[in-house]
Amino acid sequence: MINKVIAGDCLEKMKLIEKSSVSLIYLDPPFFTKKKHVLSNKERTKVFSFDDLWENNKGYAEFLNARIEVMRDLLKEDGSIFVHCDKSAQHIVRAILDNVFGVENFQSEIIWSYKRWSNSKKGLLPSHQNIYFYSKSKNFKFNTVYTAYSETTNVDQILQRRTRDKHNKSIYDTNEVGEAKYSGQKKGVPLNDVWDIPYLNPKAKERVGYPTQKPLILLERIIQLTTNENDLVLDPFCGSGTTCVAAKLLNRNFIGIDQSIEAVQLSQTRIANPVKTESNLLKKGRSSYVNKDKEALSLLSGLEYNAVQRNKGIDAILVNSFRDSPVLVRVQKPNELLSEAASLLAKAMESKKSKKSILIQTNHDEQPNEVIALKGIVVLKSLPLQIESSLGSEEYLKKVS
Amino acid sequence: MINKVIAGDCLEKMKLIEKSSVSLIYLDPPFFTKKKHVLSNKERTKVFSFDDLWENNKGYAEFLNARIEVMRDLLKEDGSIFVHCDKSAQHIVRAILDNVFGVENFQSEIIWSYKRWSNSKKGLLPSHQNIYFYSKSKNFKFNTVYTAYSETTNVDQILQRRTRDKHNKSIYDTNEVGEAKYSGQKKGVPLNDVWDIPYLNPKAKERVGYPTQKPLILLERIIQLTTNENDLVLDPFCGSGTTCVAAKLLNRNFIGIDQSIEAVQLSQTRIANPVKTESNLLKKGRSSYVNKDKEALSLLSGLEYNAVQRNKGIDAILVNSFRDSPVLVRVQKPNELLSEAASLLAKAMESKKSKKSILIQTNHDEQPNEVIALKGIVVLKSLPLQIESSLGSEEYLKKVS
DNA sequence: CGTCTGCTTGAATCGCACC
DNA sequence: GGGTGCGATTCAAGCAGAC
Repeated sequence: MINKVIAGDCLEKMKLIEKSSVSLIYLDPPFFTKKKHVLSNKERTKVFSFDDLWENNKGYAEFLNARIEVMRDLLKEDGSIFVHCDKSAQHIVRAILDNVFGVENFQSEIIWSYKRWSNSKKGLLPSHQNIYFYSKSKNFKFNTVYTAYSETTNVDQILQRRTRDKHNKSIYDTNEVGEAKYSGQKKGVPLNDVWDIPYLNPKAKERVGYPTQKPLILLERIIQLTTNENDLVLDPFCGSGTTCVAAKLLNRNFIGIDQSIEAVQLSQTRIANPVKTESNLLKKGRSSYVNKDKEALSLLSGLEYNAVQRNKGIDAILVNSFRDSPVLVRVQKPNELLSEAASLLAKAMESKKSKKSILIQTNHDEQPNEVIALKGIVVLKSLPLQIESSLGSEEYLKKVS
Repeated sequence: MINKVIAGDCLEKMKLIEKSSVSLIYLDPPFFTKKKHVLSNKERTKVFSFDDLWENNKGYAEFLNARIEVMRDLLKEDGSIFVHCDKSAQHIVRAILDNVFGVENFQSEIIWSYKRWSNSKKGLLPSHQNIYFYSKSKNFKFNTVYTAYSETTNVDQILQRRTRDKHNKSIYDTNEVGEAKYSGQKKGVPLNDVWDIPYLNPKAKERVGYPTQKPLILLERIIQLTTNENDLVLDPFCGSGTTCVAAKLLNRNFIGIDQSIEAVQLSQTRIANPVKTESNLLKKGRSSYVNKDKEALSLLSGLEYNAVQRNKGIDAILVNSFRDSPVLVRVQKPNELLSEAASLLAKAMESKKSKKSILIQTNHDEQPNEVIALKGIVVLKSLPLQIESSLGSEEYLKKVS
């Protein structure tokens, strides 16, 4: 029975599994979403009753409830269940899980959050999915995971305000509690319930073309949290078999079940030859892509622009265009000559067919020359530079710079 | 009735509000969660029925349903409702909202995500809350907000127009010569439904009936998304009045209702003097109140200055002085005439004995006059203004502004 | 008024070209 | 000829327009 993918209805097939033998069940059940959900009472004035909800979703709730009850029996006392949930069925799934496992065994609502392509939807762009985590008992197995200090570390430092003390010395502001902010190297923070995991990318090799395919790393995390090696993992709606692949890679035993023969075959192929995407984004982190310092971009404050990260010549592109060509912006970097900055920008202008671009000068060692202007580059002094010169350099410039 | 905070049960007090007059309702209802949730059927073998759920939560569901039905009537046709939801009551709230507003008017589940200090709890660290967003009709008011592109996005995607070739493959569009076609204005990525808003103030205990204080920026974002100026915002469980404060700061009308007299009084105090009370808030967590000033001050990026929070005339004082007198800085505010800004600054200069000050012009409707210069005020145009004029207003200024 | 098809879109990878 | 910068490609959500 172990380490297999079985075709059939899980209600039947689960009978073949020994009770109290499974450590973790993960499921992403099918959701038969009726697009047309017509309420009998158009006025909606009637007193609310759960019976309506029941009637409207009776078939589905019974379908799921019957199966989840069996799953509960299969779980060990220290076992856990993770239910991946469509947003249209959240309340039904929650109600069933509360019923079968008990409210007291609700552990977490996990938010899988990701960035994705946009569309023209009116309203907010959907970019998360919900996973409910229940345990069979209070004594569930749980391996606390510490997350690496993420981008937030940076953000917090940026958020931290600098101020001056009474001796006019620059110090970091502390809050009323006087908390020292991330001074040393911490081991990390305990994993929280919002997981930022990239969506399975269109170009990912991991992709097998199955509609609801989940990233391996999502399943790996779930498996690592609640099982040890050689424990048994069950996925009763296994689809393309991601759960089984993850279990195999982590030396757990697994059982997968799916109605569709094609899904079972696909799963078997994947298990035989697992492919895991070595995602650059995951390996290096989001911040590794950021090559523009916040300071440079903050000089553009008040402008409507799109920041550009993956380009040497440009820091931003203005939202408004000039004669149907893009207006590029570059901020002169510290220790960079104005002429160097201009030549990088000029190169970018050529390849991007830009007719007019802005170079923001942050250092007054050099004067812009005519060559720069001929290329269509407008040099503007940053406000601090302008302030310095307007105040007259002799008195004002006490600072070294 | 407008711009007031009223004490009492919202079911009663909402009767005083004109029907179809409210543009936005935000509520964080109290959740009377029974910790001891005893199921009649200990074995949990019985066939699942929604009636159990109903019976167990009957009182609460009726309480909330009755009030939400009234709220629906108060909303304009293009109005929206945002319900802040405790994780223990999600399914009840969703069911009620589906019932009253209809599944087809479900717009988003907003995840408010924040970082929290770790605790020793076994399991995942809870670090999000859920907000349900329903509209009254399909034609709800929505002001799309655009955010920055992902760090991994490359320039060409922002700049170039794309098309499909004969094999339906997505390619970059080129002209006859093979040059890339410029795609025109790109605004950025529409705001998504996972909002990372810091919440440094550790949530005290669990909910005990008194609503926890929300960050202003959370409410500001909700209000900006779904209302325009002078629209009416209602918070039927307003607690400490954050919704009302946010509405006031954004020039929206508001009505707040709360059972507790103390809450109403606290709200009134905060509304009467948002600046003062909000600056107390700052110690706990820098709320969005800083927003407005922060925006102005970021124009000074690269300068060493001290921000000035509570002064009508000045936004900052430069660290370096001019002839042993302080250099004051003021940024022209939106809807403020340059002459107004100058006279406020001049007044501040007098009291601070400043010989030289900087006025940053952000609006080009008015030209600085000699009187201003005589007072020792140097007027500098903000970078956006300088860019506009350098690009030549006739072509660049397609935007209205 | 449904149903179908096509278009636009952003993220994140792959792989080419350029030093 | 090895590293890398950045241009090219892929995919699916969701609307618009066709029929």
